Amino acid sequence: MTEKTAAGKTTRPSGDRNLSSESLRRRQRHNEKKRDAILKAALDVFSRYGLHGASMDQIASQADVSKTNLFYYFSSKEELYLSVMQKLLTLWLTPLSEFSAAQEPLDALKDYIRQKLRFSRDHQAESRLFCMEVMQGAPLLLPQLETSLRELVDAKAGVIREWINQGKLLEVNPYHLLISIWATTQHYADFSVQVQAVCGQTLDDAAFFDEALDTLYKLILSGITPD
Amino acid sequence: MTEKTAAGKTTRPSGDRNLSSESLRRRQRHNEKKRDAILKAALDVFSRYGLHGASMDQIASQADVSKTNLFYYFSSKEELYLSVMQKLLTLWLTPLSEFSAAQEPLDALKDYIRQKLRFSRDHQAESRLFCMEVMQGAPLLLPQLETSLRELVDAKAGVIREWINQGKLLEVNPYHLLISIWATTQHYADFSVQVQAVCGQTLDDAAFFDEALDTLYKLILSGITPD
DNA sequence: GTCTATATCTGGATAGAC
DNA sequence: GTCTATCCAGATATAGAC
Repeated sequence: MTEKTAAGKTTRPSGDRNLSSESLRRRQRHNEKKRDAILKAALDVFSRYGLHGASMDQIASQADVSKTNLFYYFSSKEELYLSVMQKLLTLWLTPLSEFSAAQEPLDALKDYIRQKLRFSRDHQAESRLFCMEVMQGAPLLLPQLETSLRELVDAKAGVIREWINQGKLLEVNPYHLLISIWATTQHYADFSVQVQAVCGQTLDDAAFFDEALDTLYKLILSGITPD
Repeated sequence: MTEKTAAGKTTRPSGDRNLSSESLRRRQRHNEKKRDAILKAALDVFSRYGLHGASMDQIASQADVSKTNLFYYFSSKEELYLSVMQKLLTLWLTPLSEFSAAQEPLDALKDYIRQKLRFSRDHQAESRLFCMEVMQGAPLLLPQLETSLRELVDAKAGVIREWINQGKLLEVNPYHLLISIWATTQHYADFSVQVQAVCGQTLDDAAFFDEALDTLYKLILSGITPD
């Protein structure tokens, strides 16, 4: 028996009556810790095998809980997948929100590129899962891509357009510029196996990370920096 | 009853004795046509749902054959997937093979970028399938990525390095340059749903294709063109 | 909350008639 | 070559004891 809170988060009654608030809190902490462990394992497994390829068995064993117990915390595979994706989108949108017209354009773009490349290094699983979701037509995220993301991008494209009008950047299509930044930075996470096969290294090597970042600065910024 | 030829391609006897070569040929043509229809459907379904997510049922119905019949042509799901991937890799490697030290560096790079972007427009399913395979650790393709692809890339990186030494290109890491070209061009295929959500257009719009191409020329080439 | 046992369904694959 | 019927493994999900 489960209920949905206003926020849509699933909670369970767990016999709250007749318990000291002390042991109640302990119980909730334990509950939260397990949920997090499961979400972490789910992210990892989903990102490697996709929604269909992943099995609840696999996720359970990686989270170190029994399969039955897993179903106690998340009543279906879809609910689990949805929870994972929800956290993911928030994380994915954050860096873009931060860049603003107040900054110097070259600084803002450099910051953004560096942040996205760090994200690729530190959140490979998230990046791959996002890629899979989008490649499959974004059945879950499409509504949010068409609203939240689109609005955000329109706003940031406006900022870039303004910089161009002020002569602080050379003429360039803001949308394709942003797409190029996403593409190049995310590629190091999504295609890390190929990068590793070809270069023998990944972003985890600090030197390789710096090479990649320098190259991106050079390619992306030279074309739009006024003399 | 099936046998493997030297090339590893599965063939079937199909009662060759007592048939005129005329009707034998007709039979082979029919056979080939069906195989192709299946491969086409398989590419499409695999590219959208991945190896595990795709079902033989789905592929069969999309290829307009019964499931049993599908198993007559490809004796297992893996064999079918393998056949699809084999065709894919060849196709994927072709454009890179073509660029050579004989060309002018900027022409060579422009050609390559244009070809890759066209590939993204004309072969979305192939691009996505390749992406999925690599994201899942390239279980099938890894050996070839580590040999064929790596050798090819080393050779082309050598060409670029030479151009730099001759002063025809500014200093740049050839590997990261190639990776950036792959990333940006492939992104328009793999993330076309997101691109569509944000920009309302895809590479199928000729104007949008040209915008994308111009932006890529500007970004990638400005950083490495000598004054 | 956690476990054992089990219901139920999907999907890959095969047997055998035609 | 194509079909009907069927087998079987693996996966989601539930029941009920503790």
